[in-house]
Amino acid sequence: MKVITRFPPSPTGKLQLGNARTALFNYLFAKHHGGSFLFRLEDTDRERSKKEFEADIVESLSWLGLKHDTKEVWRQSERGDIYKAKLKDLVDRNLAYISKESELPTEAKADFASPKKREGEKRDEVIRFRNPNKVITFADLIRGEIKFDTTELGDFVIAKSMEEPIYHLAVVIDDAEMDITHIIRGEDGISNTPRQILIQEAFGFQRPQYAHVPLILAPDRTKLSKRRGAIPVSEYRAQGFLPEAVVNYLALLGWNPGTDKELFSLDELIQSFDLTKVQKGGAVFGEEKMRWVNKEYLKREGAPSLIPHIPSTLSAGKTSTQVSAIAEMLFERISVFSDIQKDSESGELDYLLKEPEYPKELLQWKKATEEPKSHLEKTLSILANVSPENFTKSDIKDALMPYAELKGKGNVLWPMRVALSGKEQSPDPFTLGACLGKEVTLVRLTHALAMV
RNA sequence: GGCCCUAUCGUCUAACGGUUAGGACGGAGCCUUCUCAAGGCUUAAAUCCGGGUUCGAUUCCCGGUAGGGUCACCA
Repeated sequence: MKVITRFPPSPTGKLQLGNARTALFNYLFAKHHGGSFLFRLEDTDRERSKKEFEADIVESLSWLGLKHDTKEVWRQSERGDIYKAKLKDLVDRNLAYISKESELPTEAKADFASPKKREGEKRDEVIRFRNPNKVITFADLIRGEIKFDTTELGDFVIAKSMEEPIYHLAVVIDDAEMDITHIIRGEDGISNTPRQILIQEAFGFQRPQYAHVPLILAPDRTKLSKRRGAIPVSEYRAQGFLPEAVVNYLALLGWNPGTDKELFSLDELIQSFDLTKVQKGGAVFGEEKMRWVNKEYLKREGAPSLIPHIPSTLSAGKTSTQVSAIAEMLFERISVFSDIQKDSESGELDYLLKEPEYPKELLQWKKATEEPKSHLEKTLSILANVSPENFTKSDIKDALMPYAELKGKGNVLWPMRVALSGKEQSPDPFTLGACLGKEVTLVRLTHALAMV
């Protein structure tokens, strides 16, 4: 039997990490089994569904590389006739009925601990499912057997009117018509499962396999939600995270193949993905580790990949050789592209923009055996002979190293580094020289010399 | 509160009932080094509690406890 999974977001918000991971698991499972991964928009709530959210979801999904196999967009809002016919069928067979709400004794049953009811306006008439009141048992691929007594559900509502089905009805009909074989969704869907199974049985649909994946948690171990730290995928994209890294991190959050391997391409994930190795408990989302994963992927991209992300304030007036040097310098210091912006705004990189100010004592290396003056002079004269076109890290190093080794590296290199950066801690002087260019380097050395 | 789910280092996790309970992130330390970063090495850190079953439980069962999810005419 061909495996068919689906990702059915409701376009009432941007694509969040949790949903992205659910989509990923559906994708990986389907592809692992050579099946299809379908996409469906659950936009029956016209009030809250927005085109912009729809666009965000579609774009985020494709950015992550999760291509679906749906030929045309499957939109619940366009399937009203189908739901209506199905609903009528249920009513005709007396499996559902039109309920006059005004005649109903007010249900005094909804007063649980936190009575935060959020209901819209009540209608006089709704369609209710005639609950056979039985115990539903289903096999969850991750959790094993789960049992529910559906009696407590009562005759639950399945449509606001013959034209307006609600979630449970639409989902069951669509999943059946799309021939979905495996429903992989968040753990918060567990409690929806029994009533959906009841509806399936009323229609005589085949029951799909269920797999409820654990939730992604905020650091306080509650469900990650818009209100509590849920960050849309598009935000990570904007921050410059690489899609491979996000996918890799998300895949390993709640799942792992049982090996020590940490870095997986999408293809490798497809290869090794196994639903039965998905964790049962929720997983706290840790941005630190995702940053680490991203850094690993950044390394593969190489230093030049940073160039487009260097803000113009830093690159203004610099030659391409200098910009490359800056990219290389930043390369080993950042985990995510947006770190460049951060460092730049924090003043960390100010030495690239303007002549630094520093106390002259800083020019004196702590372990120095000699005064910096003569070394600055010699450094200046050596560098004056290096051609400005070849003022790269290695050229500078080649020119200066023999002298530095002769006099003690710290004696020579420390004063130069401070002259160029004005800081106690900075990249090495060769890198600094390459970033600043010959002219600026010589000017700063001259100024330092004037101080001592 | 009812129902449901879950429980290994701070975090993500590994361990067909037998391991010195392993790895990764983060932390600490050391090395490298003119400083920082990067890199290399080392290290601290966990089986929620109580009963069973068993020669032997992280692992199986039961009970607590704790956490989470869900209880809409939203999806």
